[in-house]
Amino acid sequence: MSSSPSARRHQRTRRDHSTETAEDYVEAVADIVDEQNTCRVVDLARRFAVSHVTVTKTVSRLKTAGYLDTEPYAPIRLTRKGKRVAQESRRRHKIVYEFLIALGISESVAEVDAEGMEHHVSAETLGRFEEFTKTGK
Amino acid sequence: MSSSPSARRHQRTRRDHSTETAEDYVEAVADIVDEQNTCRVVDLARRFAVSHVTVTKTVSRLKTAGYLDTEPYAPIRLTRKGKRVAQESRRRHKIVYEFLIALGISESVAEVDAEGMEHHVSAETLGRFEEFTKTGK
DNA sequence: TTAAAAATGTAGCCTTGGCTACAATTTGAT
DNA sequence: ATCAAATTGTAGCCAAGGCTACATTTTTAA
Repeated sequence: MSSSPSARRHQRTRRDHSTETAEDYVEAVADIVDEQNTCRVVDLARRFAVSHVTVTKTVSRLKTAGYLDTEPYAPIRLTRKGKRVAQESRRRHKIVYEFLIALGISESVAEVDAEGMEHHVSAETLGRFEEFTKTGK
Repeated sequence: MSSSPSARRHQRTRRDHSTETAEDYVEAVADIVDEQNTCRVVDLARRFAVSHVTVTKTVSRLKTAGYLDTEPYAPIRLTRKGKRVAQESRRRHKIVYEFLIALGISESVAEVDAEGMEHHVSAETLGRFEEFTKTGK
């Protein structure tokens, strides 16, 4: 089943979307643990501005998928896999953010745009972003 | 109900997602009409590599939302609103694509990345991308 | 220590965006 | 003109990611 280039592009975009939530969550858990030592459902609900129910459901899915560990009424911890993904995710986020800053984008806008862009930037582009940030060209 | 900066970021990301489909569809319809004069359900199904059923459902939603016009077994047309959004969407796509090319990214990768990024780039960043493409710095 | 507040869990609902299977319509070729 | 192929529609299923309402458990303060 060969598909057209445009079809393949869209397949990639859909694949990206399916991993976005996992990446956003493990990144947030890592951040929150750094900030305040433990991460709870409420913390994620605040961070993402969604209800605690949405967080609970997502967390349980990500637990099944092997990114997180939880027991009832206990804090959320990252598994090895979760830590690995969080690290990689933060790395990408940082590269995109710093690239935008190097380009001259304001900090607040760079934060928002990096959030949206980080899941859609290929390795090639990411490498180029890094180089630009370092060398200014 | 004030929310934290990070919550606001994520709210924006969710808002982006909800308009992505509309933008992708109207852009595709515009492209296909340009290429072959009429756009049908099958054409979109091929383009997005999804079943015709998925397309039919989405088209009907976008009709309700005022982007498209359709009658049973007839081609899909853009409304005024649809044309406006398509034009704006293509403009953003082009700016992002050409920026990536100007950065030195390969054409095939630039195509994929532009597809993913175009919905997540603010006006400020878009303007900066344009400038960079034009002036090379 | 015990009652209120905070956090978490559960049930059940909605929309979006996927799908298969099957029915109906339109188009094209003989 | 008719039959096959292509296209479109419809029914019904699924998962993800939202929600409210209510139940349960933990934490905190009086």
